Amino acid sequence: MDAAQAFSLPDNPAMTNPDASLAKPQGCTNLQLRQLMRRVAQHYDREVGKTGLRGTQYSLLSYVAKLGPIRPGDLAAAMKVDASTLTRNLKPLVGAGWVELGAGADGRSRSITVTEVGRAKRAEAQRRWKVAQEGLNHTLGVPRVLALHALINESLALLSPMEPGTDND
Amino acid sequence: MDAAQAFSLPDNPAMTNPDASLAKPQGCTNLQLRQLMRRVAQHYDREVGKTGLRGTQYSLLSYVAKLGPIRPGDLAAAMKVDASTLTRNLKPLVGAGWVELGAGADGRSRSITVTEVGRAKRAEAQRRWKVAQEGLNHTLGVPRVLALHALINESLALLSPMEPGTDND
DNA sequence: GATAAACAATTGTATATGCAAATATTGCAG
DNA sequence: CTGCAATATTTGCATATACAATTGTTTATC
Repeated sequence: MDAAQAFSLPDNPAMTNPDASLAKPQGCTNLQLRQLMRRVAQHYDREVGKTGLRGTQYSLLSYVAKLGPIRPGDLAAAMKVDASTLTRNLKPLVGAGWVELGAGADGRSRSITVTEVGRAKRAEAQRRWKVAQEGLNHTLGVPRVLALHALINESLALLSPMEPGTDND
Repeated sequence: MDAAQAFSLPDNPAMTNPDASLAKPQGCTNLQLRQLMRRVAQHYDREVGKTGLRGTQYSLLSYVAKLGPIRPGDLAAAMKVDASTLTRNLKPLVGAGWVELGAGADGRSRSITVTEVGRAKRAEAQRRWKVAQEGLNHTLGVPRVLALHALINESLALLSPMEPGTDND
């Protein structure tokens, strides 16, 4: 079976059309992904933002709560962000007293931990997050969200290494 | 790899698996979307970046080339970005001489147009973009990219209005 | 044990992003 | 015609993001 068929959502021309296997993707995946990301981010921010946390900050705080104490490099890898991005994204959380940066076993590293206040804040934000997620599930429909998650995770797995070593110059 | 297996996706859960229809999305759509967006952006930037354009700038330049002359507000709407974001994203392109901001018919508006140099640059970047897109198609597989595009566009359509008026307080 | 290589985090620089507020213009009501 | 509402863009502010270069630390080599 054509793999595309596996994603048959209610009304998706690309799926039911027998020529689908010959079709080539139209448009720019980068652009489309960005557009959706912005819309979705706004949706989450409207709800989670009521707690004083951005959607991205909620994600970060959750990761620290779940994985901490953890080293910056490992956390960055887990979240799939650049280490330098992590350094900066932590600042607002540290400033708010939700997260602490301590000394790591290895002198050149650090240890990131969530504070008690941070845990409480995270719990509060989690309730808002649930509302946002349910809202999205409702707006898009659960099957569509499930399909989206599956596709994203498969794509991430395939892009994981994404070795920059393929120099076409 | 078996395609059907690769897409661990319940396309129509109710049909095949009675329990699947009860499944709820795991994880945060916002986070997952962001992670994929970052990886994909890097992929495009590695190729398109060789021309001195970021992936986002290529998208913007293409929109101006296709839709211009156009008013900032209309372009922002077409690209689904905030008007203030557009204002700022235009600056580097204007600075590079690829885009020009002129006076609009209405005194309070403007007119955005691509320059000749801008068109040439866009053509150059388009060749790089194609390489990046083909690379992604290859890495993820065309069916997966098609499915992703379809899902994104459906989701965008459903989120379009995304009225902030739904205040749950 | 000194030095260079390897490793880990951060800083410099530049763009991307959106909300709220400010600014500039136009159109309308009186 | 004056002033206010509506419209369109830009600015102020804060975060998000990554690459390249820097700083600080550890380990390996001689």
